Amino acid sequence: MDDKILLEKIGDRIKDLRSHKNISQQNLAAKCNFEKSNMSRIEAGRTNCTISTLNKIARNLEELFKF
Amino acid sequence: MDDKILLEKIGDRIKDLRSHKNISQQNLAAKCNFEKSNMSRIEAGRTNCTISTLNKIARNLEELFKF
DNA sequence: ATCAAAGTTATCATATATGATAACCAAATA
DNA sequence: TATTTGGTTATCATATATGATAACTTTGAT
Repeated sequence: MDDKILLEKIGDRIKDLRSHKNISQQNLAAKCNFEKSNMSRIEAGRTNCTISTLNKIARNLEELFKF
Repeated sequence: MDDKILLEKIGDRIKDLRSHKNISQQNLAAKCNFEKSNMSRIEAGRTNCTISTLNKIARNLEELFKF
């Protein structure tokens, strides 16, 4: 799969999971210790993110899904 | 999971898949269009790789597993 | 129509991934 | 023993991700 498509899919998936928990980009970003603008960039697939960035997001999403 | 551990797990997984196909780091790196030293760095978990780098590796491993 | 909250985008400085080269080590083998 | 092959490590230049700020747009509610 093309990088661009993959990054967009990842972004969409994050957006889906986040939306299902009714949390704003702002809030999720805060939990991850970065700004909402960065979260927007990631969800839009406009950055080729690193494992560590995805890991931060994954951990915080997971946390939300525990409750 | 800690970033360090995750990156090591990813590296180990790549090494496993590569070994099962009896292909050298050298060869797999070449297919990915980069040097063996970079492949070593990734398998050792010594770099926080991007999606695009992992995608390159994944695509080439997949290719090997088709045959 | 106004307001606030959510999201987007552009831009910047800084940190770091990437791609490369070269030197090195270990193991196999001729 | 000398050579080859596979892997590791240090180092470098360059590209780009990250984290931040601010301005802007969209959306939803009152």
